[in-house]
Amino acid sequence: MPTRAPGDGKPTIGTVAAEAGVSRATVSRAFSQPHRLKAETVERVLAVAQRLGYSMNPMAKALSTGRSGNLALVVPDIANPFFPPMIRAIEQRADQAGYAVFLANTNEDPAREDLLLTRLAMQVDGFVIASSRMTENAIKAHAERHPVVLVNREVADIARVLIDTTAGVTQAVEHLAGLGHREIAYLGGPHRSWSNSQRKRTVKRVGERAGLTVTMLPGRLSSYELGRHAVADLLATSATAVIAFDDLLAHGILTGLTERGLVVPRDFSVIGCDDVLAAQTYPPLTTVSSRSAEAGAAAIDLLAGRLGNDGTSSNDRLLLDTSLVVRATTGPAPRKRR
Amino acid sequence: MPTRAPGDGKPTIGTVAAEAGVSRATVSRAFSQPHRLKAETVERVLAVAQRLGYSMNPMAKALSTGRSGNLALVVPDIANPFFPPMIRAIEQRADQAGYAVFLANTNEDPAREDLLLTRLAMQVDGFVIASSRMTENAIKAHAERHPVVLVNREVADIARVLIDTTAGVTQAVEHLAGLGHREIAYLGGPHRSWSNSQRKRTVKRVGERAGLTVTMLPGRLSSYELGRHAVADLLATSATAVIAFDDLLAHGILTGLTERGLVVPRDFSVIGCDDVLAAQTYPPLTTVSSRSAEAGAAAIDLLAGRLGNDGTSSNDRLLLDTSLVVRATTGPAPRKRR
DNA sequence: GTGAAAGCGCTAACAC
DNA sequence: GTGTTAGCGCTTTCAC
Repeated sequence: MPTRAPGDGKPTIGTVAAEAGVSRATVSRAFSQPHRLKAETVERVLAVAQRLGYSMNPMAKALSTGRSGNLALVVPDIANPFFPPMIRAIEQRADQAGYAVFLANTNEDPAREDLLLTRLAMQVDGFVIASSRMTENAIKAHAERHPVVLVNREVADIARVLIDTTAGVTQAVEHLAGLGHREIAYLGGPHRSWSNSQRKRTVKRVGERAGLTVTMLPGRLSSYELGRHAVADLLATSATAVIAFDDLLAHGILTGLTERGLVVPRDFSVIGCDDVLAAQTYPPLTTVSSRSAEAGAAAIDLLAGRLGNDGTSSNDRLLLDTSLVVRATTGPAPRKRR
Repeated sequence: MPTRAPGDGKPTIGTVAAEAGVSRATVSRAFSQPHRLKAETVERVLAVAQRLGYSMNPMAKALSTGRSGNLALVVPDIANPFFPPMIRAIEQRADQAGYAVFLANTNEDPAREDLLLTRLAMQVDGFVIASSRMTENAIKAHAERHPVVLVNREVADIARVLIDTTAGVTQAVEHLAGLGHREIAYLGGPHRSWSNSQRKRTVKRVGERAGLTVTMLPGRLSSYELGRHAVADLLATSATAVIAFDDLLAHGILTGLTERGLVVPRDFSVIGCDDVLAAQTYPPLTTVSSRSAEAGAAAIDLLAGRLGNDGTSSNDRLLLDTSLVVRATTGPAPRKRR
């Protein structure tokens, strides 16, 4: 006698077969390929199954077919408000497509990300990796062995959906230039973040093109407190406006500025990114729109599509556009700061 | 030839057995019960496994043992900032205990919650259900068939961890009374929320004991916008202070008040609940502390404990205490409002 | 201490 | 159309 948990009275495919007077294969087919059976048979089997309260064991099916019907979603920090809307969209879309989703939070740690990926690999049909912090090689290694769709990470030959903030950030810089600011700063986000590189690059390029002096302030992560403390460095420059990697940092900057008696936007202009705080800051934050929920849904569509086509390695690349949302934290450059 | 996905070169227990010159049973034991094998054998098998890059197929193991090594976490709204810290703690603790976790988001819909629960049932060893919106009977029905730990929901005979806001809310009401407020309001949260019932009850009881007039404002959900719009109703009362179901609502109220030209806390006092916004509002919000991460970790401990003890139905009930965190949105009652 | 064998619940050739 | 059969990868009696 092998295994089996104690007190396990769940009906199996065999129970249904016996009760319906057919073979187990027929029961199986009644569910997976009803068109290959006499309509009457399907009906009878389904009725019996229903009556017995039968439901299929996904693990047995997975073992047999090699497909689990599960996906894994990997994010660096679920507590960052950028991710929850994306996670919700992903979970919902996956659910519609018949997949259940494992959630893996890496705490911004590439090693942990790698570990979780390999640990989940055998249990899922594919991965959505959002804002991966791993090296390109590590990502490639995984993508070779399993279907992967990246979000906000650019790696050649791997399917990805990218929230392209180039347009939004360009507008942000030009908005500032238009307001008369001559020197601006960019407060960076997570080091390994593709989004951060893109934004940084754009600020620099567009800023210089507009004849602005632009200072790059390094930032290791995204957090309110980090933004608040970065104000010291910020005021050490002679910038009169700042663009932050994201809204969390921008929000912190707002607070830090206020704490030092500066009034936004009279004395200083601030722009965020991702629009996750809506108008919930004070004053309401000027920011670059994001489309994280859409990005999540799109990622699932890509992944599900690939899994449907039997995993033929696709090189899909989907760009989601952004734009500047002007609220109340940007204004004309002050004559003289402070 | 049965199933199997194409191009599947993964080593199995059989591959390792052959290579190591032992039986498959021995390989299995080398992993699960090494003490029953000669140390040398274990060593050899493990070495071979390592060399071949073997890793166990969790699905096959699950099918055989009846335990999947997976848990499901069910939350009503992942985008509500109350949950992410809890989710992170749960995922991390589960990971430590050797479990992977499915995430299910119910969108505050009891029917969807029920559906997701049954759909995931066969794939997991147990559930953590946070802030369930289902009826007590529905919860009981699930708990009868699978190990369940509830968070912030009180159902007799089902293991649960409760963030007990009684103390914190009591302090909140007394704080307001001490500041001279004679009439206060409570803005409610989700209908089926246990937390909401508890807070509402406490405000009422303590308020009346302190001789205050307390008005109950109904609220269907938790959201910034809802709080903002609730200000109309709020000002229709003659209250000079409000306690909101949670910080999100309180934050919205702050904005709504400001929009009408009222100054907090000079003209009106506001208290939130859960402390999820830290000092990120303006002015910094007085609120009741929460301990959602702790609650999550505790839930996993309870669940893992039960699963270890072979699922003996426990009736654990863990209470987490709270207290008032006074910041800057509460002040002396105004002589006359406005 | 280790192997042989049966079985977990399901699917997919292959027959008829 | 439907049944037979042989596994998917692993665990666990039961012998030796």
